[in-house]
Amino acid sequence: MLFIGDRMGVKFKDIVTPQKINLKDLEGKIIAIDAANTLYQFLSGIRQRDGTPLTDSRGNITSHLTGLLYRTSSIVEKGIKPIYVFDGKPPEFKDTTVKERRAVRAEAEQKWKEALEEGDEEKARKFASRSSRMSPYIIDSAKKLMDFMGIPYIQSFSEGEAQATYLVRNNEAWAVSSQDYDCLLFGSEKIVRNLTISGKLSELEYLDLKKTLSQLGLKREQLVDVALLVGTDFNKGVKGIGAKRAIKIIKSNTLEKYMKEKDIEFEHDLDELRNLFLNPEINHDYNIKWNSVDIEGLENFMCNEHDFSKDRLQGAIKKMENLNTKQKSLTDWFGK
DNA sequence: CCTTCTGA
DNA sequence: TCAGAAGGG
Repeated sequence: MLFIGDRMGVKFKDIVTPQKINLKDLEGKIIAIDAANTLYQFLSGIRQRDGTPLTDSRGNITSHLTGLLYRTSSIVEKGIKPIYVFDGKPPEFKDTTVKERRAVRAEAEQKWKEALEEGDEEKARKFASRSSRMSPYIIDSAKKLMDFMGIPYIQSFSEGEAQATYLVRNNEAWAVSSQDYDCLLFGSEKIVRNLTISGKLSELEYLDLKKTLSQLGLKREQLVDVALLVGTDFNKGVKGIGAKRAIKIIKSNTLEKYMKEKDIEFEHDLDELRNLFLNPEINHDYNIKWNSVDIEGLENFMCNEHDFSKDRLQGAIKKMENLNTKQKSLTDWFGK
């Protein structure tokens, strides 16, 4: 089973200098969205005050559907064309991290229950959010929703961010949207963070790979080595070394030499680790097409199966129609 | 998280 | 009219 909380991404916050942008700057642009990242945000964030996620009357979690429906329709209304990119299988050797984080989740679940018994809602919500987990149901229902909404999605072979990056490098998307900085390692020229509608707390950010590399004075291959020292989803990194120290090391030495000098060993072969970022497995069998909303199917899925309100759904559908008509008139004008 | 309601 | 609270499923 795949758990999305298992990816936290490389800790590059201290060394990147993102640029504040507006939603308007993304108008007309195709954005490849890291689905796992997005789903995790919704699962952990869309909860009641005691931490309980939203569910339908049969007990299925619906937090992710709520988030996906409203955010997707809103960004479409703003003229942004989303493509969701889902994770494939994590590499075998990611297993240790998976096990560790499973333990963290179990503990969070326990503390959530305790907080509920104590009547501490704030604490309950905090630990509930930390206990969020992915399941085949979450992924499948998210994909179903995208089908009904007419939004394209791609199934990756490996990391979603690697596949999303491929779309950018292949000029099929303008940028990757993810909260993680890993797409820098995969080589996405453009990265968008905090792609939300009511993003007041965390403002929309733009990160340019070329600019970032030249600011840091590194090549991408070196940035990957920096990441391996700091720690990634695939290796622990070296204790006591953060991004800034790692950059100094990589600028004055090769990673091989440094590791030999300091007698450092990674859990896995160095080149194998590097290749996860520099040569990820890409799925080439996909097609990207925005379809009109299947209103009947969407209503049945969301309202009948998952208890969403018809009125609210209509609102979301209307936002989607907005772009469809704009798109149509454009193709009508130029396309013939 | 996003939308809707609320009351100054 | 609008910021902040409440509700959503």
